[in-house]
Amino acid sequence: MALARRGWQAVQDEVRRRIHAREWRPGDQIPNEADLALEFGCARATVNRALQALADTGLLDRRRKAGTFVAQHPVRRATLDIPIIRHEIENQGLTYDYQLLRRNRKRPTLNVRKKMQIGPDAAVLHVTSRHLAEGKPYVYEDRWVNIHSVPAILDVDLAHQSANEWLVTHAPFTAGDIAFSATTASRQEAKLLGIKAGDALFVIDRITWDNEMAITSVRLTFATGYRMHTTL
Amino acid sequence: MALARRGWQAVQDEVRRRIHAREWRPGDQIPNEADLALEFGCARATVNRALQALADTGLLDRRRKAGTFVAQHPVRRATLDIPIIRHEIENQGLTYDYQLLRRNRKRPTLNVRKKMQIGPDAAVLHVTSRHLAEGKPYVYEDRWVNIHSVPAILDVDLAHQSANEWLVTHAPFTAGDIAFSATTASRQEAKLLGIKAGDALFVIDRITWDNEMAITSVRLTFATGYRMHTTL
DNA sequence: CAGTGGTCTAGACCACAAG
DNA sequence: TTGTGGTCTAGACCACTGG
Repeated sequence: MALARRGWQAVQDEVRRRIHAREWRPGDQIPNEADLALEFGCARATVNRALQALADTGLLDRRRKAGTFVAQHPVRRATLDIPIIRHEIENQGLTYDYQLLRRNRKRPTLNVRKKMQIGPDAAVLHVTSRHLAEGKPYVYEDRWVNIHSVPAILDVDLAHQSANEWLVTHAPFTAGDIAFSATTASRQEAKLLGIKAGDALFVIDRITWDNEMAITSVRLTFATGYRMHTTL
Repeated sequence: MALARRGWQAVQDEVRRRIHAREWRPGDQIPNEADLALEFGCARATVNRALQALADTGLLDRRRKAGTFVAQHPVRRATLDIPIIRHEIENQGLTYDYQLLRRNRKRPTLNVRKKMQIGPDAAVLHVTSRHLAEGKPYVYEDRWVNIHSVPAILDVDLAHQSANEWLVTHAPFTAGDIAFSATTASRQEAKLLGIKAGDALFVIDRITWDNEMAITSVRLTFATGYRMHTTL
């Protein structure tokens, strides 16, 4: 049997093959690392690397003392790259434009306070903008920035640099929540995105955190037809 | 300095801290593994493990010979678990029901042939069904199965077991494409999902492959209000 | 060419949890 | 208690690629 790859990836391929061929079925316990290392003629660390990679993708389930099992319901775990919108547009070979619509220091709404877990008197910046591809509205952005966590945002010229791009390089986050949903365009949204009211919109809500402090909460509303794609 | 965690995770934490504190800025090259190992008083393999984990999340950019750099635009890379619908519903404490609507061997449409890369005479099974939560329509499923890649599907009682659950345990895939989008409900979809025509729908299109052969292509249409959530 | 990350090894000890 | 995975080590060689 000629192995396509070398090292731990060869072990990974062989384990995958056995699962795929149903030699090891969902729920089955597979041999322990030491035995596999012996069988494959490599160090246990090499087997460990391979099995850990497979566990990361959800194909295996590993528990100390209990052993390693083929996952009962191989969870489809996808890694999703959330691109910078400018890059996403430019990578399609389209021209990118950015328009700042509004920039206001204001009191957070109740909803925003709840999501960002801040008080009614917290200093926040509300920024709305549009990103355009080939001159056509691509996404509408509605963002709240916690000034307390990134005071320098006040000195940024948001007319010429999107808040996202500045934040990404100046306010690294430690955690984030992201949600995807669908909605229909209100009259206002339709106008902003150059579509008809009632058209379907793809929405991304994202909040990023610096430890326990919210940095920013943003809603991205994509024009009709947007598809987010990835592989498994 | 007391480290919160031990081993490679402590190294990871410290590197993250330096990036976060802007001691190392986006685009900067950081010391090589050997130097960091010396500084942290651990083996190079330990540093390697930590930096590799950070590179996996997109925070670092590593190139042989060139070195390790803080990513210019820390790509937000999210891992997304695509659950079995039954589990997703039951995990919310709701009762789950499944209804097979139609099950036909038929010729694939042009669109399906293109997506699955099969010929006009390929044997395919077309299955439509509904998943219900607490008796209410939750998602409408429109699926095509390539009989050539999983002939045993013909013997499965799809009235009592969803095609997805059977496939997941009997037809492991080697690759998959998945896309998310938004649309508005047609009259038919509205009827099937118990909502009004024109309401917003969240759509997942998924194709899974066994090497170069398509196993199944499915469109999941979620009732209004569905949110897909994850963390960064 | 040579510096860097990528990986392997053999052995060791640790942490966890099942029995 | 004890088997299992989780991790660390020190050293070695390899693979890639920038200079």
